[in-house]
Amino acid sequence: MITNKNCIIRLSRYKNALYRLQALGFVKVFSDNLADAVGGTASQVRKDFSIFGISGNKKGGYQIDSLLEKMNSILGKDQLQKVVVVGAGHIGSALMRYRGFEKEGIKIVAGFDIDPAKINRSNPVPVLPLEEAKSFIKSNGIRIAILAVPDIAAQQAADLICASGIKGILNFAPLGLKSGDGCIINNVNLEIELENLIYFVNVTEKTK
Amino acid sequence: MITNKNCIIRLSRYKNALYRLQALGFVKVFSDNLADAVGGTASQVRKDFSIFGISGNKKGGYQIDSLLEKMNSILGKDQLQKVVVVGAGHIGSALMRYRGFEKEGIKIVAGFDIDPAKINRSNPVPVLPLEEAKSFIKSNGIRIAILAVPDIAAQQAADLICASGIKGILNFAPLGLKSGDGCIINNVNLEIELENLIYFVNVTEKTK
DNA sequence: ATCATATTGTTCTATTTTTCACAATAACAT
DNA sequence: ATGTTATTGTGAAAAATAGAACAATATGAT
Ligand SMILES: NC(=O)c1ccc[n+]([C@@H]2O[C@H](COP(=O)([O-])OP(=O)(O)OC[C@H]3O[C@@H](n4cnc5c(N)ncnc54)[C@H](O)[C@@H]3O)[C@@H](O)[C@H]2O)c1
Ligand SMILES: NC(=O)c1ccc[n+]([C@@H]2O[C@H](COP(=O)([O-])OP(=O)(O)OC[C@H]3O[C@@H](n4cnc5c(N)ncnc54)[C@H](O)[C@@H]3O)[C@@H](O)[C@H]2O)c1
Repeated sequence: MITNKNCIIRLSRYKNALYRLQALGFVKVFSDNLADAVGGTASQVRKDFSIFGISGNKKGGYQIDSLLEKMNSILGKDQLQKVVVVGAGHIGSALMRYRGFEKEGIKIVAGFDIDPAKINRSNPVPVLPLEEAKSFIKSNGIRIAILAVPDIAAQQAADLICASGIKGILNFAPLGLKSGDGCIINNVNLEIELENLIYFVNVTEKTK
Repeated sequence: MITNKNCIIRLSRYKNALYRLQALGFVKVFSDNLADAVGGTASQVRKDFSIFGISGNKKGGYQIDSLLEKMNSILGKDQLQKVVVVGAGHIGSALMRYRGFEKEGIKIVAGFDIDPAKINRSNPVPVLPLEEAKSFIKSNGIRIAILAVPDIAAQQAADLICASGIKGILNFAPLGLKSGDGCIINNVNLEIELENLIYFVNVTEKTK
């Protein structure tokens, strides 16, 4: 099993680059083309492919469509991924309105909120009361949730959805959540992203 | 110079954990407390501290306030960081309304957009026409920008703000931007974050 | 048919990052 | 004062990741 997160991220990048190349009319690609496209080395491209059991043709490179097929299968994109959003506030509703996930085979199917004013069953992505989350998640077999509730409510909300069958949470609250029974939590911490950027801007400024 | 991004991210996490511990009334902390708080190892905490030249007291642990002082200085938090948002759409305006950055010493001072309908000079965070971006950035000495324009406009907008003096960009458009003259670009790619989460949920599901 | 060439796939090497281990030592107890 | 203990700080070991090198080989040229 591959546990290297960066490796999976690179796989997503390769896939996106391949779609762009395909759209430009390319049919095959070489490891160094792909390396250029994602800003890596040809060695690493081939190494990654080897890890995933993806093979090409000596001297002939890789067929883009077959590459994409394999990558999509590895990334679980051969079936539509249904996702729910918990917390239909600023971030939550920006995500629910965003159309860009669909072209990636990711569909936000519902939002949940405790605030009655946020409920709207006739939205393109309906926003439902939090009490309905458990049954909705269970009956639709949802495994992935985006958590966008205020910090103070995040742990409780995480516990609820884990108990409802959610297996992976993308958490926007800037704190570390504890996860029970095998639910994976990935954090998007924008404060930390900005701090990080500021740090590197400062140090490159100083050393110059 | 420390170039290890994860190390800086951990530093942010330590800092956040320390604020929480401080709020709970703690005055000093040991490496293993901090490790627990951020989900790491005591060894790594001490190693990180050693890398940054942070020292504590044998048997006495670390004074929280002095730790915070040093970390804030390393992370450039001893002065208010002014940030602009380019693209006042869904994501951009969610960020501009978010109050959470301020307690981190990060202040979004303006947004910029090409759509006249988005312009609003009397907002708490004013949204100004893109044409004013260059002079605003220059005259206010802004170094950090958040880029939240549609994918197709992202490279052009990045070029513009780099040329205006921006040194670091937090980019939300799901594509790799080229950066000229020493401008650092960090990407927040939510599609990839979700794909990654889905991958790990799938593999843990399978191996179970 | 043979040769030269380009490109993969993998092994070997280097680098980076994390973890381990323990000497040094400050605080506390007796 | 002396001894005991807890905890740091760091150098060495291990693990993980990335990169370089090159043998294997398919392709196309002659
Ligand atoms: N908005 C941003 O730009 C931004 C940036 C970084 C981090 N965040 C983080 O993202 C999270 C959401 O931020 P936001 O700005 O969207 O907040 P928000 O206040 O706009 O929205 C939160 C929503 O969650 C709902 N809610 C509260 N408790 C709930 C619960 N237990 N279950 C379901 N819904 C619940 C609220 O009714 C509200 O609609 C916060 O943790 C915040 O720190 C936001
Ligand atoms: N909304 C989301 O949840 C989400 C999720 C993932 C990624 N993204 C990415 O974030 C970016 C913004 O998404 P969004 O949903 O906020 O889009 P949006 O269409 O709501 O907003 C984009 C804004 O940028 C403005 N704009 C266009 N060209 C500009 C230019 N050259 N300079 C300044 N402003 C300009 C538009 O007028 C608009 O107000 C996109 O790249 C998108 O792919 C968004």
